[in-house]
Amino acid sequence: MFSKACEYGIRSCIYIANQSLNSKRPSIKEIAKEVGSPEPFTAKILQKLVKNNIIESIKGPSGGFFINVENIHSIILRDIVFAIDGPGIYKNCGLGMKECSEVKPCPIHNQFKIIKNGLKEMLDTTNLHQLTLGLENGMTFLKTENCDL
Amino acid sequence: MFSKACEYGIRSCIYIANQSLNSKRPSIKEIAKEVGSPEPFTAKILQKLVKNNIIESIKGPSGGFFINVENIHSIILRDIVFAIDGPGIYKNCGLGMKECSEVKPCPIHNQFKIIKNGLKEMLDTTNLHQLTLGLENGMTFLKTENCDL
DNA sequence: TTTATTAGATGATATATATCATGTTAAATA
DNA sequence: TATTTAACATGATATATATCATCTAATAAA
Repeated sequence: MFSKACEYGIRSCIYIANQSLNSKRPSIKEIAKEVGSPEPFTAKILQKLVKNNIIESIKGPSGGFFINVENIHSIILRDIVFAIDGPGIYKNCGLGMKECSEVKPCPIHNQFKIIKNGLKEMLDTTNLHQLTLGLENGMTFLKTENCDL
Repeated sequence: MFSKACEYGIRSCIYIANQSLNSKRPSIKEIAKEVGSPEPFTAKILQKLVKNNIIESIKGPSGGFFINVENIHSIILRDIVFAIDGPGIYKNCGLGMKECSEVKPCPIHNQFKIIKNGLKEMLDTTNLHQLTLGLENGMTFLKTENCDL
């Protein structure tokens, strides 16, 4: 569903939000480690998020990435998905037709519309703060593989 | 969501089912034209569907592809999706974690589960015959682009 | 001012998917 | 039997995404 970049991007934002709530500014290296993503690719993704005003960055010895607390409450999943993958996920035809519409629908148009509406609902109503809660109390995780074994 | 191969595959099956109901056996060339897909790639996809017993084929001058009428009523979208893309769509984590589960859930696990259940519902309950109905009465389409302009 | 650290930028490489090309095999027909 | 048509098989190429590599710019601290 989401591109790999988008998956890493969402997980990174959740981690950064959680660290920001504890007044910390994690580095690319740290974020990549916690998320389980390749560092150079994570850097690229984070830069895109900065460009799109989802997260903020500071260069230098005490630099890193952070999100203001107000933003943690207002940034929703849709913001992140649109920044990385664009708006296609809300518009694209389930069977890959270039111009599927209500006027010229594909055979699964109406059923797929229900799926898309459910997805839209989730992306439009889930903010970063909600996503940090589970992380904070150890009920949710950003990576499960343990390469340290 | 679905791979390009899977999108073409579903559309091809709907077209073949529709033609089979009219006792016709369309060729690769015809199917690719009606679906708007590249012929060699469509051939490859169709062969995979034959291997997985979704459709049947006949070689030779009056050959082509077809689906028995009983099968048109019993083949569901899930069969086609599993044949081409595998079962991942039902299992994979929304945020790309390799081993997301109820025990170690990702931050969107429960919300995404609702989306996945909706998708599963659609794929498990939609058979090919239903999908031919709209096509037959001109209410649904398999391609919308017209390259003949 | 220099050094160290960090993000930023950009091009290169790897990998997976999509698409193309060519030859082989099977089947019907004359 | 030869010819034609169609599916089948397999390798090659193109494209998009994922990942890597290297250098530059910004910033804090000594």
